[in-house]
Amino acid sequence: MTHWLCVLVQTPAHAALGSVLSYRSQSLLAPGTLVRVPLGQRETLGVVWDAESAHATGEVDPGKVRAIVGVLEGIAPLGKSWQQLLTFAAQYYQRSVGEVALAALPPQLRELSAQQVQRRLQRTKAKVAPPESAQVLQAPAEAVPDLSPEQAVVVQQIQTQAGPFLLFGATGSGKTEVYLHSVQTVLICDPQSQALVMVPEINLTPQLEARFKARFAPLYGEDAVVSLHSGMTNPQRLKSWLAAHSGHARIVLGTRMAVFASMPQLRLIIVDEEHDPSYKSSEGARYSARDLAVYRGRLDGAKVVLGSATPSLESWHHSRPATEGGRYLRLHMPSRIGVPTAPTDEAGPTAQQAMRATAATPQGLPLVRRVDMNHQPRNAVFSLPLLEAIRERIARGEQSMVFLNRRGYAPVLHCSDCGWKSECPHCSAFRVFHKIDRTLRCHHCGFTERVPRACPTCGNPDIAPLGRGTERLEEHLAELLTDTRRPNTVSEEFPDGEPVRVTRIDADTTRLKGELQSQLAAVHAGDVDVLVGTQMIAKGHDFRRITLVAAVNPDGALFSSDFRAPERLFSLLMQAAGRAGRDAALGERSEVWIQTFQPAHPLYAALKRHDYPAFAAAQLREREQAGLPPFTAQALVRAEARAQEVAQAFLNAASGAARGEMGQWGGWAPVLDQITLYPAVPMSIQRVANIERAQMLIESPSRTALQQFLSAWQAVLHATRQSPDGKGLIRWAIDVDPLAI
DNA sequence: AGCACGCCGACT
DNA sequence: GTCGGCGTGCTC
Repeated sequence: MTHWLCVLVQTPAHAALGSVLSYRSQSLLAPGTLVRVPLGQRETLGVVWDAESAHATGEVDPGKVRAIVGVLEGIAPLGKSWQQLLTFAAQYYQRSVGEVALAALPPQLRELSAQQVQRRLQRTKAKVAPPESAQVLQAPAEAVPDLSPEQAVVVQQIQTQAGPFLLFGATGSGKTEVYLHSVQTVLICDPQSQALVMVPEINLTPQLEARFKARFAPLYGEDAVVSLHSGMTNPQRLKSWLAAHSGHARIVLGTRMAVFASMPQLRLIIVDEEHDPSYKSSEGARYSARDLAVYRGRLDGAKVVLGSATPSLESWHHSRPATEGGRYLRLHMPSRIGVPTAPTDEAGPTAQQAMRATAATPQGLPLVRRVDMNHQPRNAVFSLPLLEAIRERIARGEQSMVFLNRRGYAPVLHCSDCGWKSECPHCSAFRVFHKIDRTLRCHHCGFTERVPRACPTCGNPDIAPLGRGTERLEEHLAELLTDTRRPNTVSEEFPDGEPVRVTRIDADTTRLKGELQSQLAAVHAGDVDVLVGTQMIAKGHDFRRITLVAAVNPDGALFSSDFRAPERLFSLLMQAAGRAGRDAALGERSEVWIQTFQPAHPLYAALKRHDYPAFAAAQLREREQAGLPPFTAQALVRAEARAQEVAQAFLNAASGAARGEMGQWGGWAPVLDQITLYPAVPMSIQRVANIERAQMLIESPSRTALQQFLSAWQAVLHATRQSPDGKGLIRWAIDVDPLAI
């Protein structure tokens, strides 16, 4: 007998075609079943979503409905909760379910025919079967360290309470050990259960994987821990995905995409460095993997732990006491591991003490020093005291880390005669001077040219770099340290001691795969005295011998128009501070140096005290007064066209229709009353690759009202696109809960 | 998004 | 004479 099915396929959000299509099938297939379906001239992957629904029987011309090609045998249908997660994500982030669901599946599943998938499954099954017997419970290879009293309290809280949890733990307080213990507890309780552990960046997965494998491979087999991130090859990703979907993999480690991994027995989700902006996707469906993790936890009945030393203000706000409306349980670990805790009358901290959010005297945390650049020679890049401090480290055989948030040699080239600047011809941005290959590169569209010998407009040969990036900083620092010598290394070549070794790590020096790992290894091995780099070096990596961290010029974020800039700066500096003196023995004399023209700024004052709660409280007060998130809900519509006016006209027309047309719809007045539509404005970088970009902010005190409005407004946007106001528009997209405005 | 069809410039 | 540029239009 013939059945009618609703099947999800991948169609872009703005295509006229919906993403739920009707097909015929000889057998009745369960929702979640993966199928191959014909679509126009091609064959594509589909997910059965529903059987015999209104869509399958109504409105569509029955003559057009085609039969499915086949079922992907051997792959169990995707579970109910996975379907719910994707339905929610699509609805919340204003995309079609098909787009979100198909994008959440491994790419190779989309490309491979039913037979090819079949063969792939046979092969992995053959490989997986033998080690089954080898799955003997051995003693863990890695000795499981004893938990500190703080860690023990937190682990116990996670075990006994429902969550979601916000684990607020200082860098070096041993959050990873808490994760390992919590995962272990979950895996032991139920032989089927699975855990998902997310990190913000691909760079951080290798060390995490090593740590989890060392702990769990001896217990559950080598295949029990799999990774899922975009740095993997497609076959690897398919393999990991299948392992998670089949339940064979007990632990999945990954980046934001892993939040969509099919894990039928998911019982625990950990989001490490939950404040990190990388959890928010910035293309396609702009989802927040952190927020979806919390939602998913509720769907699957899995516990959720968000961890950070500097939580996002959203999460911090959610973790206020339940009596004030908080929804997360805040767990606090203020002390560094291996640092003797302050003497207490009690044997150890009580639950109340561990959960207390007020900052205690920082135990073993580095000293933060502010250098007032107003009292330094004008245009000095390195203040004299900072340079002296770096020299001291070198003399002691310790390492220093200097970071600057800007790649390249100089952010712009400038002709002092005619005022020419190295603008990108395709973008409204300057091209960055990279001295190493003598190029001008646009960091937005990638347009690269050789540096001109003379000013392209007036011929003046004297064009000069303006400002500085990591490349120039490295060069400058090497010059300043030419006369400094490393101690105890008198060699024949250098009778007075070896020269100082300055190295740079940023996106330019780590372009090639494996390059970052080898450069980090060189730092660990002690082959580097001073490390210069971008944010990349501030994140996650354990540098044991670094005892000085310096931010050369962090002031920019204090006066940024982006209201989240201070939050990002604080977390970056705290993380950077966390790099210093991770080795407890060196912790005492570790220092963080901040060169600033605003030494009295409250942000730096809070940083000096390592006092995130005070900083967060001040920021939240400001946000509340200004009516900003998390006290209001925001969404952004972005439009692209060849001309700025076209993009803006489209947005303003859709906005006008919301006020006019939608106002006539019955019952919509109360929703519209809660919505503020701002006028369309050019985006901060107005033109990229010759495409003009505009955006419009939408605000509401109510998340629900915003959701309702956006869902209904989609139709208006589609209609506007078809109308004369949409002529010339290239594309538009909605970004719910945008990170930058 | 793919992938067709469709109508105009330089090449084996 | 064909190969191929990317401009519209459709896909259950």
